[in-house]
Amino acid sequence: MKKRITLKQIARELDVSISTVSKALRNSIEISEDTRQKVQAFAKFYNYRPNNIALSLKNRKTKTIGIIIPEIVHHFFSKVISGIEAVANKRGYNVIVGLSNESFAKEVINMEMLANGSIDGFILSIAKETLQQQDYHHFTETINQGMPIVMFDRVVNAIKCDKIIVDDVLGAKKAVSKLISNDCKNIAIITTKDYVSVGKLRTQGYLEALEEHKINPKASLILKVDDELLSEDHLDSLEKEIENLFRNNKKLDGIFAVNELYAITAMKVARKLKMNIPDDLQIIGFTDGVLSKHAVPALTTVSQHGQKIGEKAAELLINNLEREDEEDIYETVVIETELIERNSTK
Amino acid sequence: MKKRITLKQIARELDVSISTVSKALRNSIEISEDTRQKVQAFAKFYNYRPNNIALSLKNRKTKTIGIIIPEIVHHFFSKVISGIEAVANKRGYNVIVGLSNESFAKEVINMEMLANGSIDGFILSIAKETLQQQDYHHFTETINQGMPIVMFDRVVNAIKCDKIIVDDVLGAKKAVSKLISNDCKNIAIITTKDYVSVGKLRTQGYLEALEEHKINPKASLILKVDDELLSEDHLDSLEKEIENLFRNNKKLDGIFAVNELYAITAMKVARKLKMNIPDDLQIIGFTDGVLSKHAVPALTTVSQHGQKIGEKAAELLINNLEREDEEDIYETVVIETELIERNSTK
DNA sequence: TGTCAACACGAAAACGTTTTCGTAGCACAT
DNA sequence: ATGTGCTACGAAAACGTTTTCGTGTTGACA
Repeated sequence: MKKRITLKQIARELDVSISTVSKALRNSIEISEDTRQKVQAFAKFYNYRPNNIALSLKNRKTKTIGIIIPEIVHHFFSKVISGIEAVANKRGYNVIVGLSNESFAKEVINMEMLANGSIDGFILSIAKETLQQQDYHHFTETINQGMPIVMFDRVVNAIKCDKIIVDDVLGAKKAVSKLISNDCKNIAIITTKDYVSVGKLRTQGYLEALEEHKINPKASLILKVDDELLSEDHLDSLEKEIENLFRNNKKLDGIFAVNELYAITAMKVARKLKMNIPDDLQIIGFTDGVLSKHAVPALTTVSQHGQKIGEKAAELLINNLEREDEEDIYETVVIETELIERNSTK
Repeated sequence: MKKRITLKQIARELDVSISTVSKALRNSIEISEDTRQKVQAFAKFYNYRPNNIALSLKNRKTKTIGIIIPEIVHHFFSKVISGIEAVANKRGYNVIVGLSNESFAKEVINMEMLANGSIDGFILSIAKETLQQQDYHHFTETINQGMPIVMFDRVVNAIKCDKIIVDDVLGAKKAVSKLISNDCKNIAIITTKDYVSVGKLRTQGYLEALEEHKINPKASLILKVDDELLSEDHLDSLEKEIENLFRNNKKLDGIFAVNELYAITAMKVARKLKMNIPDDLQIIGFTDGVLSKHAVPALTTVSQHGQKIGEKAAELLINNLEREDEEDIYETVVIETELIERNSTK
């Protein structure tokens, strides 16, 4: 077991000073051709690599990005990470991930753990509990300490930072408009409680689409599901709530669901009630995950382009980190959604 | 924007030495009650937090675990990460992830990038290309430098390190035995080429189950899919290959697929050929992802418990890191699989 | 008064780099 | 002999900690 070699050791072996070694390795013209060759050969032989931690301490830069997301076992979030990683890697950065599990406390702890020098900046999507409590002090404090943040998907406008969002309103509007032009007369929305920003925005898009087509929204067609039901463990109660929606609206012929799970569960209920998709009922979901693609029938859905969101977030953050002038100009980038038509609509 | 405060600044403000501040904050009895109070109050007021990088340099420990996996947009791998993160966090570690994208070169680069002081140890699953080329020098070198590695799922026995594996053979055997006892007479396996260790092992389990029940394996019932077809982009050709399998074996009545995608695609083909599941054809998959749970009919599958694999891997690695004696005793832990019976079998 | 602990603190090294600045040695011109 | 200007290198500081060791001051005690 040969440990990593350091500059000091090379210097001692070659009987020169540490500075000479350092310079020789960086091809400084200060050092004679002779010495340079000698040092480089020696370093190569012993497979010398500068110690990242020492460099980080010296440069006060870690070349590492912190990612804080609510969960990782989730198609959208893993796509985003994948996008971040790709760009980060290309630009010489590593990524370190923390999971909040939708908990405020874990979000705070994770951020504090990383903010003490471990990373140069954050890319994050806010936990539901945080959104609910509206306590954003950990974000403002981090930013105040000069550590940039890029938020994606679940953002809050009050915080001054870069943001990557999806045109949730427009995406939802397009989806619902599609249902309307496909002759749906009674379109329900299955969405989240309002404190989840994206749920609220998609609901807004739903309402706007109805209004544009002079359709009066009906309260009974709007199902705001309690967020606990999103977890895989509460599928049953989610199914019951949706089944109630169906039973209370006999003429239901279109559904817009704000996420994949709601859409798939709606399909399940429809099947149970012997409704034919898309003949009796057309369904559109949000987020283009594996479930939508492989469902039967394949689900028409609003794709969010998670990969692109991640890439853009990483770009924005790194640009910010490497910008010379310390101007605080924050962008909000909107990544366009795309309606992917499959077989759950006509 | 107030930057993070350091020991030196506190020392200057309070007109004491750096060492006094450091000791006071750690409640050393060397420091008088008075000074301690003063320093701690000041530190608290300015929200002092020790700089992680400086600590890492000093202690030569980063309290960070490196994870290298082939891809992250994948139910199994994200489950594993989730398990690692949970344990790591509880024990005061962070996780930093690198993606190999199944490429040998990216695996090597990622490991080199992290091995230079950024992390204390690795948890990884080997890229397919690496398995194919059988070039493992980056693993042995890392281990030789005293940095421990824990491999999971895709492992290679030649490397001396901790390993977490699934009882692939037994899991496959249980699945195929289930099909046999469900009266299947012509059971096919859809698997990978042999260099993917887990594919090979699951194939072995399939063969063992047949043998145990005195059934002669038929070459035409064994489909070894080229790994490129696993990507979501090549669904069509994957479907064609599987369709050929069906057409060449008219009496096919059972399928064991070594992963979720193969199983789902087989279901798709069956549907296309008007075969009824599970009456005409019974299917069992491997890996318990979302697709299996939400497929119609829901897919019977061999669950690998990705979360548990991750947890165990993290435990093993951290135990190793924190062990005093430098004994190199490596464990191979087998995580039991579980056959989750759903509706694709009788 | 002198000695000795106990107390409370500071100086400095160490972790592994990079970089600034100083300078010894030499050649050359004056 | 003096001055000038290179060349090639070394010393030391700095990044932010922790820790070992040394030391000045105090009070108790003989």
